[in-house]
Amino acid sequence: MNNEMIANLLKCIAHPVKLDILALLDQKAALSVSEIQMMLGCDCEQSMLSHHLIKMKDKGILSSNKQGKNIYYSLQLKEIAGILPVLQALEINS
Amino acid sequence: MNNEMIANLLKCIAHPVKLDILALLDQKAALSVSEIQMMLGCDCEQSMLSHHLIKMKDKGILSSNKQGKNIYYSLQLKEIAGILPVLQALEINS
DNA sequence: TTTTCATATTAATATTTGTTCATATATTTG
DNA sequence: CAAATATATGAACAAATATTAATATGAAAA
Repeated sequence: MNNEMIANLLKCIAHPVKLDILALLDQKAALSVSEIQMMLGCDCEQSMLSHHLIKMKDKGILSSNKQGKNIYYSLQLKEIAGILPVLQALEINS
Repeated sequence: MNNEMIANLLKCIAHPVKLDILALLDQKAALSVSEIQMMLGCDCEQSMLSHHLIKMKDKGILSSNKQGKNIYYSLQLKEIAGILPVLQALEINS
């Protein structure tokens, strides 16, 4: 991955709800949209959530799998979760 | 750092030139604007580069130090460079 | 003390992104 | 089949961001 590709990935996940979703899917293997919505504490509309998920799927970060009424999303690009602990540990002192 | 702060940081660095700058400053302790510009291979205008640097400084990612005509920038939030190798190692297979 | 050099600032504009809302589709249930 | 459920889609708009160009500042050199 060159810096242009990395920049596109980072743009895609640089959103608080999307980061929440990544953290959830890093723990759980697969979750349906409504499960994710409940876990997010309902601070995200259905349609908004769907947009977020689809964008991340388009970039290859997530994958999805339909099962009856539900669609289960998983973390496809698993290694990307590796940046989360690094970022969480940062301290800004300015 | 919570996900909202992380999202802001990521938004700030999610740009190919800014990622280049971070990689340079992760190697070199301090570089002047014109040194950075040369190292970038001149694919970045002076004013554009200045904008990039100042935005990253505003977020606490970089710091600057004036010396005569030059301004030397350094990586202030050093730990953020930790995400670069993780990202570079990613492979998209979609 | 004018000119040059390094960098910042500002304003204008184009582009992208985030969000909302309304509606569509597909699946299951009664 | 009609209703309910789960999710996607698309349009519209506001807001944020990127980019460019022109000009300003401040330090050093001539």
